[in-house]
Amino acid sequence: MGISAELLGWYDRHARVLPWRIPPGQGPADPYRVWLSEVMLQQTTVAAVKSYFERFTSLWPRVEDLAGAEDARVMAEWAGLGYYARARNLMACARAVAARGGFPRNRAGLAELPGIGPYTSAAISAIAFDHPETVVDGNVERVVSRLFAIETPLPASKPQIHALATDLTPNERPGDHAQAMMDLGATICTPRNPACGICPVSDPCQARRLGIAADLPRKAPKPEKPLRRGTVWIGLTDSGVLVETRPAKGLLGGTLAFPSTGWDGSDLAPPAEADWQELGLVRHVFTHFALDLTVMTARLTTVPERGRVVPLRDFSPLALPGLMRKAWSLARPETARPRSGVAMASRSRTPQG
DNA sequence: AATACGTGGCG
DNA sequence: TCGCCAAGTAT
Repeated sequence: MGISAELLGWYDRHARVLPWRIPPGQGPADPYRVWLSEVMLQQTTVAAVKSYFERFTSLWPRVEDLAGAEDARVMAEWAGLGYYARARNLMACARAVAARGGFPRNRAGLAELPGIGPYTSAAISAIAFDHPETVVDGNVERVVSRLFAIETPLPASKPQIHALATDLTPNERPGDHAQAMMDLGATICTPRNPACGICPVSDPCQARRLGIAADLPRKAPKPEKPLRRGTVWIGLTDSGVLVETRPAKGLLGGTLAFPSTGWDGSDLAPPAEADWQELGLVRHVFTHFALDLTVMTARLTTVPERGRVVPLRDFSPLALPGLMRKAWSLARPETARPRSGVAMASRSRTPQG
């Protein structure tokens, strides 16, 4: 079918310039950089990833360098990107790859590594090794849903989408084809207001013909997000601040944080006896719940029962996940500046209870 | 097969 | 203001 030729021609002319990408026809790409970028891009926008990718590859140019890095250092550099299991799997994967002397050069071998699932294994295989694997991400699901006017809502339509995407995958330049599909979804076949007028494959697109492109893909309704509440304690000494490393599993697992309660209403005592004062409220929206976090602060006069005091000189709020940065900005707004190049959103508000 | 898992930008 | 969405994976 003509889709592949049209798509690749468009990609040759319009491929986005990205830090991890080799321009079309100039491959092959470095599997380390492909892997790192693909993991960072899981459920994360290109704009958010760029500066993190530059930073990681500057600090750790090869997978062996990353494999030799300390956990806390990697977690600090990942802070703010979200989905912190990715960072933990990143380290485990880097060490496994370094130990075996390089990345597996096929999809099945890649898929055995931590943090590499169906999408990422196919993407690395296609982009770094030019294997004709079918790469299906959210962009491709949308593009295919529209090309074939699939009315079945996601996620039920996933098997059908994957089968059709497989039919579209060419044996020539499969890596460029995969990137072209994703670029098309990101720049033209967008979720809202798709630019069908300049789309290279509008001619064979069934949704376009039917006038329902913007309505696809249909999606199953999402469950409501409950509102949860919690408390965080920011304990200060003359020159230090009380922090702890969160347990490796669960929400914000393995990140640096201020001691807090759970988010399920579970009562937990403050980490130290002190004259705790309420600073305000931080609202944060996670994937599956919203959180109203009460921020407490105190001058520490007793030895804390939890956590450790780190010198303020060695403390950067940039090493904290976003939620904890918001809390910190209430305690020490003058030191809570955004990471350059990464919009750290607005200043924290204090929503009314 | 559902559910857990972050964050920021956009309309 | 608010819901949607972003190059998904693990369990």
